[in-house]
Amino acid sequence: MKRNREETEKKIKEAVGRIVLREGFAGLGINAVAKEAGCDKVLIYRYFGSLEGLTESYVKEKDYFSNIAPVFPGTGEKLTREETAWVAKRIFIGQLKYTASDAEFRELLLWELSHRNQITERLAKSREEKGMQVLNKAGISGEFEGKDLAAIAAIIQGGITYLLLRSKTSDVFNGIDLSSDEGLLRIQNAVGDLIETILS
Amino acid sequence: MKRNREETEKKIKEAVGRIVLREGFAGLGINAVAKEAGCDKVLIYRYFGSLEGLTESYVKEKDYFSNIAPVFPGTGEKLTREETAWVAKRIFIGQLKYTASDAEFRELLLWELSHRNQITERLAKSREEKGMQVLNKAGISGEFEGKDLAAIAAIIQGGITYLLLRSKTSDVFNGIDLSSDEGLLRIQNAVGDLIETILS
DNA sequence: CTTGCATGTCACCAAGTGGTGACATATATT
DNA sequence: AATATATGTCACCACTTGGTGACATGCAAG
Repeated sequence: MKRNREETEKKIKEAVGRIVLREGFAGLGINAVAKEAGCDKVLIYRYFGSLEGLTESYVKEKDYFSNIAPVFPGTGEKLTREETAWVAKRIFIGQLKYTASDAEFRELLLWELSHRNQITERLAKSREEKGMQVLNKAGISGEFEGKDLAAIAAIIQGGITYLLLRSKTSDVFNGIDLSSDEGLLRIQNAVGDLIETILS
Repeated sequence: MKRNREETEKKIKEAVGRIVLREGFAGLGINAVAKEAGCDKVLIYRYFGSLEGLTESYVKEKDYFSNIAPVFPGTGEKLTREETAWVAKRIFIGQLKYTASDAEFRELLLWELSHRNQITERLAKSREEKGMQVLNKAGISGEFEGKDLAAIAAIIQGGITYLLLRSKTSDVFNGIDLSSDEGLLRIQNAVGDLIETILS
């Protein structure tokens, strides 16, 4: 065999991606990864220390944190209601579209939902910080006409996430076909309507 | 040992409950259940056929379906907007409270979200039917002022479910402390406000 | 060329997994 | 009391798991 550490590390990380996509994070195991990568498992220990180290390396490389924060004109000034509504739509619908497009990311979210460890805690914390930052900047915080905007945003964001995760194991929810573009469009429009209605 | 099949079956099913509560459905295994129940694993095969059979028996006994459908005055007549809003609040908040109160049920939801098999599919189908029934009866279907009520309900229900599942592995979401009664109350109020705002 | 190290291969370990066959015995029926 | 069967115990199987030590060898520095 050729001897090339970099290449081998790459092969291993790609193997992780394939396994996550196929079986989720629950399918990750030393033996499984080694087999999938076509290398000896001892190399995983040597190069990544442990399975946890490998997982961390894989997650880091994907860099989901930056992906999740949508870009929008941050002038720092206080936004009007219309602007906030506009920005909020972009944020939530952007989140929906991105989550719908990236199956590996969905698996990561599912992992976060079911396992608590150093990695998932760090991820949750990081995403929480980024998310709060974005929402605050967009004016989605505090109260608006007596309504708890943060809590409402939490429900909408959670709803989006749940429905997209759910689409993997269940095709229809509440009569909505989550496996079709048409269904996702209904969700998307409903998100828009919710925001519009709340902020007016 | 005393010889009593009924009692043994009960012991086994209780063991399943304890394991689910402690490690989730992922922790279920023939050996684990036998150990927890303090009996030989061969009895599980004899009495339940397989682990799947045992799981099914356990899930059936819990009868989550009936729990999830809140009771409300079903006169069959078409409801006014005010009545629909009132009923919708009761449905969603009831779902929230029940889900928050039953950790085993939350584990079941998590299992449904991450594994697709005969049992989870049956569960999903059953709950879908019951859910649609309830929502239709409550008038949460079709359009209202151009808004897709089913899609909006899906987001709210999904949001409730997600946040409650999330509370297991993450304490705070969007600045809301999901592990405290105060946080749940914020969610609860936000659900009420959402419904009120949409249906008016 | 030779030495040294990084890279890769292999064999092995203890422990756990799902699963089965052989056996003992309590309990109820005749 | 003799018998039959349901109930429970035990030993074992092949396989997978995470993990380690011993060894071979390519490659680069001296």
